[in-house]
Amino acid sequence: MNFDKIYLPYGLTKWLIMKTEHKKSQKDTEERIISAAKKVFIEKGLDGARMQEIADEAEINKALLHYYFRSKDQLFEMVFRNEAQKFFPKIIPILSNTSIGFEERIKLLVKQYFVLLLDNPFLPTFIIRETNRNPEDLVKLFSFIGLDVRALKDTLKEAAGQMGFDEKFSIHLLINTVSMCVFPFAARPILTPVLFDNNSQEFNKFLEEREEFVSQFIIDSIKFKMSRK
Amino acid sequence: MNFDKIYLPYGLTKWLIMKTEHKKSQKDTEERIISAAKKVFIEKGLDGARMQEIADEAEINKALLHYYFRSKDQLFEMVFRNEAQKFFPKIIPILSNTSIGFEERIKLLVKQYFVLLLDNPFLPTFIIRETNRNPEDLVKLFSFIGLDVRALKDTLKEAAGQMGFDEKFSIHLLINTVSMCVFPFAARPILTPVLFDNNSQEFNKFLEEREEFVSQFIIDSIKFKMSRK
DNA sequence: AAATAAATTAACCAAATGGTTAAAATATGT
DNA sequence: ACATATTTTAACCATTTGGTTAATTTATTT
Repeated sequence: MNFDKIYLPYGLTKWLIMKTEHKKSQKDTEERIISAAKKVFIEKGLDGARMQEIADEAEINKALLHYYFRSKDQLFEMVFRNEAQKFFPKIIPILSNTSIGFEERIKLLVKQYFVLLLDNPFLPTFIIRETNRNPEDLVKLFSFIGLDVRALKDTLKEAAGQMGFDEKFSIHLLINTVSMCVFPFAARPILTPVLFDNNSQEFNKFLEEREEFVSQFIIDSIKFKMSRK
Repeated sequence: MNFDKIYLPYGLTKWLIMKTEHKKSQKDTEERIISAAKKVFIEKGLDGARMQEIADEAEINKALLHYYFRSKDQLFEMVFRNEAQKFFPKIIPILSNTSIGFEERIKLLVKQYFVLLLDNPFLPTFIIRETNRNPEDLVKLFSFIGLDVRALKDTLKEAAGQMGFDEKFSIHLLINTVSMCVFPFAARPILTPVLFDNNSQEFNKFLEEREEFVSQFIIDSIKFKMSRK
């Protein structure tokens, strides 16, 4: 297993390495690091992740991590901001879109979440874990990702007002919607064995068909509430 | 601040210490450790917790932790099992209680969850974080805490059958219920700044009055579904 | 009161871990 | 082709951390 080194002319060595080892051009090194860091941080969290594991995953030397991103915290910060940006969907344009009915807007909101989550099933756990680890810094994050808290509340209030809902109801309604979309992904390790015989594929199928169900459930509830008035 | 030591007779020393420092009788040392471990593990998770911090919190020497519980993993295991036991409520007796209507059973289920969660607001984050860290070992846990998966599914199916719901609907319904109860607690660090002006008290008030709202929301949805048939 | 057992601590230890450094390899500009 | 700048690596380093040990203190038994 331990061959003696054979020294080849410079050009040949380079050519051989490039062709046979698919040597990565150094530019995408940064991308490799980010993608490796993303994978490891999402799976293990900041506390559970190891710089060595990220380096291995990116197939580079550990020192390179510090060459591109000064520290573990900085590397994490970049990953976290990227993921957080994904996680806060464009609620405002949907809720304020008066050209479609309220019912349609809820369907769109739910669809938007399911498209995101089916593609990023571990995002909820990651966001919950890390926002709870460091709840203080979140305000900074919101301004970074351009989440306008004031505008969101105004939009929510107005959209609800059109339906004759008070503000409190509208907040509950939004939280209900997000809860039913997001929570099952975070609870996957519990739900799979308890309700799906530990069959991951069954659970995934369940999640895929869930979008329609959640929309309907919300709309039904609203309709009944309206009919009572 | 740094007084010279004054040597007193044994009995007096002991008496002084007992009376003035509220010296703990050694028996409750174990309880102190467990309660300290619980606090630190729930806040920081297994990966983020430090044995030294637990020792400090319990006001004892770190070696004592290993004297009572062999390792960090074993100490964690005991805390985790205790908390997990709390988290899986008695769903079966409620759902199978045919002496009350379906509506009442849902109200009871929601109430049970809110009583638990208002008293243990960080339980959801803890359970989500740790079950996702180690999803494999969960089957062992269920048998440990006496959660009978088969019985739960049967009960669920039967209760739903009485209402004319198919099994798939009943599973969605259960997950919806749990989602709306549990998720807001896990999402507290996000919801508080986004929807409650970073005012924790406002958010807590919101959670306290939410129980009623969630029950009503579910029941409304079911009623509308039934009326459609 | 002496002997024995149990609880508690201070001082250590080895492994893991984030981070650094100096040299080597590679690429780039002239 | 040569010099310069950039990228990559192997070998280290300091600190943290879970865990151990041997001695001390406290409680119990005789």
